[in-house]
Amino acid sequence: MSSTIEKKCKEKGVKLTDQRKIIAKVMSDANDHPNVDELYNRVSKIDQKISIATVYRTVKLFEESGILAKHDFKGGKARYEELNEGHHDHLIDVKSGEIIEFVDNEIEELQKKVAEKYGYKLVDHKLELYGVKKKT
Amino acid sequence: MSSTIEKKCKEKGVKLTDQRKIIAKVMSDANDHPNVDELYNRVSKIDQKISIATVYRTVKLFEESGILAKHDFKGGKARYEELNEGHHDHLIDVKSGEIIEFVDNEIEELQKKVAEKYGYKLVDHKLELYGVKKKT
DNA sequence: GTAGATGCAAAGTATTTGCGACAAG
DNA sequence: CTTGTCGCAAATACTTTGCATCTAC
Repeated sequence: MSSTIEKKCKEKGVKLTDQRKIIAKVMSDANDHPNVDELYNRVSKIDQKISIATVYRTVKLFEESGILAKHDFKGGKARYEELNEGHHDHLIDVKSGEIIEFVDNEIEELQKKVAEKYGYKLVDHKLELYGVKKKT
Repeated sequence: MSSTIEKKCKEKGVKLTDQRKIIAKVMSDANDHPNVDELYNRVSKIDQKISIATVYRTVKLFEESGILAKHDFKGGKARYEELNEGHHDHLIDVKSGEIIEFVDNEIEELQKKVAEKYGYKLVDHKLELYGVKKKT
């Protein structure tokens, strides 16, 4: 059974090797935002021989192909997630590191307006909220 | 004449060495968002002997003291700017790398609301817009 | 005088790359 | 077949750190 990422590779003409299929599957199955180390760990459980260099090369390739999104949240390591039509931003729990995905169309609209105001066309954006859980 | 950052150091009880005074002045005078390399270059023109390690240590200290803000824009290297009362976000020209600062209170408010909605108190945020200049 | 700062070079991280062997289309 | 990919280890880029020396307060 081929993963959703695998399908996207075919659409985009990205050559599918065994290694890429495994990385594609692991990322398609992931519900979180793994960094390269974590991804390498998961991938290694399926195939011991895959090297970390290949993981780096593959996430970069997938990112350039618009299949994965790369995030540089605070903390150094880049994190990746599958890119779907439904765009979303992130709310990060500064205590636990938990990441919540959210969408707010009002904010999206305002961002476009701000860009317009300065004579720009918005091509990308990054919005991260950092918060602490409220006592209930 | 002491720089605005120098004043803040005194307020916050940060010890002022010659090196720190120079770094403070360069950052106070900067109208852009230099990365450590650029900062080191500017600082070196004033005092050849300052080491890059000191620059790294100082920006980190200033950041922890709430004097400088650190940004991880796309492109790898961390960039710094003086932190003033007036908070602002950034609109980045993806072609030229030019950075425009902006404030939009409506967006700020909505961010708080989003965090609330998920049971969080907003403690920090990051908003970066990436755009291309429109033809006029 | 003393705790903390500096310079230097060495050590860490995270990521990229050269190269010969190998595999997908 | 041929072009691109892989694994490995070495290289790179950015940042941090141990240690002996020095300096602000």
